[in-house]
Amino acid sequence: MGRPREFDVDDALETAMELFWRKGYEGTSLSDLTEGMGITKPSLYGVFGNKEGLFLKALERYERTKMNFFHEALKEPRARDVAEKILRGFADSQTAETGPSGCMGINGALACSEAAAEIQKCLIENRHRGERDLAERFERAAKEGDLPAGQEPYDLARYIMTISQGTAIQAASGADRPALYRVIDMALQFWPVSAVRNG
Amino acid sequence: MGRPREFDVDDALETAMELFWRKGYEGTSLSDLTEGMGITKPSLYGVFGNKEGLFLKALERYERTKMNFFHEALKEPRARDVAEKILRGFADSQTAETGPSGCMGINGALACSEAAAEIQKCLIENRHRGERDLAERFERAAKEGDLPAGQEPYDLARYIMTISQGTAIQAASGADRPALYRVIDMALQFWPVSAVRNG
DNA sequence: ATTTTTTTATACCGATCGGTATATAATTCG
DNA sequence: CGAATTATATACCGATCGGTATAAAAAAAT
Repeated sequence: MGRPREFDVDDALETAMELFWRKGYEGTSLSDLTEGMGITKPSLYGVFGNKEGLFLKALERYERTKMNFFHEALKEPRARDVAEKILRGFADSQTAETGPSGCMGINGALACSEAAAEIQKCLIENRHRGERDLAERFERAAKEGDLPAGQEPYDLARYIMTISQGTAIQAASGADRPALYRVIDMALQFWPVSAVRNG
Repeated sequence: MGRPREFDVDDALETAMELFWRKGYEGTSLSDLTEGMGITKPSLYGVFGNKEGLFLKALERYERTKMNFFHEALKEPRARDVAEKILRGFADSQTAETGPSGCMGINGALACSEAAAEIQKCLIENRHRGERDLAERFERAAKEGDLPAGQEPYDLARYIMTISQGTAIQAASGADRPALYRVIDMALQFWPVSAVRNG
C-alpha cells in the first residue's frame, strides 16, 4: 500500500552500476547518480540506504550479470579450458560495446581517499575470493594430473588473474577485444592444449 | 631576492608524489597535500601552480626516479632480457617497502569524474608511450632475428605491458614481490632463454 | 470520505572541495 | 636606513560534497 514507486529499481540499479563502473565510487557524485537514474535523492536513500549501500548493491548486480562466466568457467572439465574461458570472459566483459570499458571491481576504488577505504577493502576481498576459487579449482586439476608439469595451483591462479587484471587496464586505456585476445593467446602459449589426456 | 623559501621543493614534491601514488589524483585533497608537505596553500600554489600542475610535476618525478629502469631495460642487447628487466623492474617498484604499492600511472586516475579527465588522458597517453617504445625496441629485435618465431613486436609489447599492469593491481591488492616474480616466471615460460643466438 | 502509509519534490544542512585576497614577515638592493 | 621583492600565515571565497527535514502527492485500508 501507499504511494506506488514511480521508477524501476532494477533499471535504476543498472544505471548506477554503469556509472560506478565508468567513474569509480568516489568519481561518481550523488548528482551523477540521481540525474542518471532519473530519481531524487530521497528516493535513492529510501531504496538503497546511502551511497555505499548503492555501490554494494550495484557491485552485487555486476557480479551476478557480468561475472557469471567466471563460475561457469570453473565447471569446465579441463583446467586449460577453465583458464581460457576466464581470460576470454574477462576480455569480453571489459570490451563490450555497450557498457563502460574495463572492470568495475578495479575501476571502483583502486586508489582513493580514506572515506572510501571500506569500499576499497571490499573490492580487494572480491579479487582475492575469485583468485582463491580459481586456485581451488586448479588444486583439483593438480590431483587429476590436469596441470602442466611443475605448475603450482595458487601460482597459476594468480597468473591468470594477473593477466585479466592487466587486460582490464588495457581496456580502460582503449585496447579493443582482438588486441586483448592476442594477449591471451600469448599468455596461454606455455600451456599445451592437451597436456595429459585427450578430450 | 625577497624572503627565502622555508621548505625544500624536492622534498615537498616527493611527498606529493607518494600521496598521489597511494590515493590517486582525486582521492588526494589539498589538505592532504599541504599537511603532508608541511606547507600552506599559498606556498603550494606559488611553486606548483595548482593541483593539476603539482600532479604533473609529481608524475614527472615518478617517471624520472621510479621508472628509470624502463629505458635502461630497452638498452639490453637481447629482447628477452629487455622483457624480463621491464617485468621485474615494474614488480620491484610496485612492491618497494618504502613507498606506496602499485603504480602511480594507474592509481593516479584509472576511473574518475569529468573534473579529472585531463589527468586521466595524460596517464593513458603515458601508458601508450611506454608500450610504443617497447614495441619499437621489439621491432628492432625482429629485424635482428631476436624474437621467438611467429611473435609480432606490437603484440609482444602489449603482452609485456599487460602483465606489468596486472602486477600493479596485484601489488595494490597486497601481493608481495616473490608472488609477482613467480607470475613473471610463468609469463616468460614461452620465451626461450636463447632463441636465436647465444650471449 | 477519512485515515494511514509510502513516495515524491523542494529546500536545506554542515563539511569539505579547489583556489585566492590580504596582510605580515623576511630577505636583498640601493 | 628605507624600498622593493618574495614567501608566509590567516582568513575567506563560491561550489559541491553526501545526506536529511519537511511537507505535499498518491495510493490502499477502513
